[in-house]
Amino acid sequence: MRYSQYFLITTKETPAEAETVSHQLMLRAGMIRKVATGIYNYLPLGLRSIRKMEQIVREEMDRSGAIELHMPMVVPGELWRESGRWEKYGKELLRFKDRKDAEFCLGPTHEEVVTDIIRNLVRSYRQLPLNVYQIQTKFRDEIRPRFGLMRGREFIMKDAYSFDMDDTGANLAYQKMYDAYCRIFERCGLKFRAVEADSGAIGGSSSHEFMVLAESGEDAIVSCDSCHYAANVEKAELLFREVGTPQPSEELRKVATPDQRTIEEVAAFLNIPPARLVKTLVVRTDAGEVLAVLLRGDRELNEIKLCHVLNCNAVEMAPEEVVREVTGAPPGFAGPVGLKVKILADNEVRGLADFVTGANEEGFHLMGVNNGRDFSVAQWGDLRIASAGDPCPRCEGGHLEMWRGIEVGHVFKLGTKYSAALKATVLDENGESVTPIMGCYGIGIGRTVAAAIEQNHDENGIVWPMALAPFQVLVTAINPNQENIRTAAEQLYADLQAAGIEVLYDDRDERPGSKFKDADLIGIPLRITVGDRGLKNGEVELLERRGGVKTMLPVAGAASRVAEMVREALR
RNA sequence: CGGGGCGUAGCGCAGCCUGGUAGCGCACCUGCCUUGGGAGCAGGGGGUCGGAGGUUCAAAUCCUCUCGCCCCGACCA
Repeated sequence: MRYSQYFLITTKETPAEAETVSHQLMLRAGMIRKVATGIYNYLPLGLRSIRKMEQIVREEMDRSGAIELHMPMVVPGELWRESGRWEKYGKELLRFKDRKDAEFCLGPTHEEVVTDIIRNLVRSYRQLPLNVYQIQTKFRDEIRPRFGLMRGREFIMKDAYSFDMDDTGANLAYQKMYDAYCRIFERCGLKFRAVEADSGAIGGSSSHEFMVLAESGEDAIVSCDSCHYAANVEKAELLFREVGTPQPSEELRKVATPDQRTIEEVAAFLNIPPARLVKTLVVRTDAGEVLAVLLRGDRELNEIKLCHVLNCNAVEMAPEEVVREVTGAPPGFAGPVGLKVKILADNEVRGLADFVTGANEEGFHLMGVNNGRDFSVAQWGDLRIASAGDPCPRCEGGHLEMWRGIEVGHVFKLGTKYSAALKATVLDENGESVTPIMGCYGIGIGRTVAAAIEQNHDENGIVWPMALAPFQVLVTAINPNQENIRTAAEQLYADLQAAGIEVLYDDRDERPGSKFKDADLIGIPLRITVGDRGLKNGEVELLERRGGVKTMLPVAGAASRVAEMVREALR
């Protein structure tokens, strides 16, 4: 591609709308342009990287035995009613009506549609196992889209769905996808980890998330420093180690703590560490039940774990009037002693004695509080968020480290949630109806490309891994108006193309400085500079974007040498 | 949804407080010049100042409403 003929507009200044590096660089490099919140144009350069990603995914999915198809983006509401998700999915599901007033939605995921296909077309166990996938534009009306392609409302996703006759088959399908995902992200040149995850709104029994490690990641993950355990913090289990019931040594007493509401304030006021406090959170479930949760003062509630314990879909912090009603005090002074509602407590609280809690009275806290003597807990459980240094739940002696990551892929075992809801059945070898067991597997295409930039950039721009680079080689003619330079550059361009290399040829009548700045910004892995300096010795200069290594190559063998380097990088 | 901020040329911004014929840098166009890290000179085009209403002789500027965008929060008692 000749740069002068291409549609590539870069900017020197960083657009004000962008916060994260990948977003800024994708805008500046002319890869994307915003149309509306969370909705983007893919400009030619950006589309090339997107297509690269899609192709890698396609190849690895095909290799794993999955079969590509394509489902509609516009989905009848009726199918979503059948699964029950029309009511459950919430505002992320963009709904609308057609001219006949029939309900539709933009598909945020396609379990319903794919299950509909299977129940209509698959009759016999002989047709299974089956794993079908598509690469498609999805729409989720996110609460807060941000970071460019990282969290858009409209985005490109690869979604795959497996159908098996039994658990053994389903587990095998899951493992195949897990392996395929590892190959995909390895081919992209990304540093990533597969972590245990909560299966969330999609449902199902177990799942792994594929996390690209990056400081700017929206997710926190933990991993063990001595074994292979890794999990999303939402999921990370914590061991309960029986420490025996601690003996109270203090009397219960009330202390004035005027205007001291937060853990930090109370701890500072009483001059004790936050870990000596027990916080009492008044929560309300989506079913309307109000209860209290106790946690050590320096810990945080894991709402997902709490939901699992309570068997509900969501919990929220109770609004102030509810807190007042339940505790008799404004927020900031809640405590378990004398509380009217059911009390749940994190396992860790079992080992505490003589702690501090709110007094359920404005301006007062209690000291010397003890479980059993002063109040009783209805239910114990693992309710808190893991933190760095917690013991590993899987091995002896290991401790958890914390990372930040970007979720680029997710694999789920779904069980029969959708196949049962949509009454998909096939006949087994005995002629019995069996509900197939499903799995679903997603990869965020645009998000992976953005994550690759988060992980591969420097102060001058993007440093593409070869596999995702929009072009593999950039040929820069220092001065295309100069006969010998143009001739040599054109020849190199032709030779590289003939060798099957994706090459961008900067033939613009611009000053070298601008061309070099653009080159760094768009981050093509290999840059060949053709100018007088080298040509007088019959050479051109090769610059590797990553590492900045410069090598002089003889003009004659340059194309084949560079072509070989590209192939080497893709191996 | 709550809080904060911003909408002025394609991009980045000033002007607004204190109303008086809309500016700067980059980009773009023409010409000259220049060609190894975003050159220089000269000339030029481009804006219903997000939208609607109001106040005023006069509104980018003041008032009201509205739309859009960005950030934070929606997890702590």
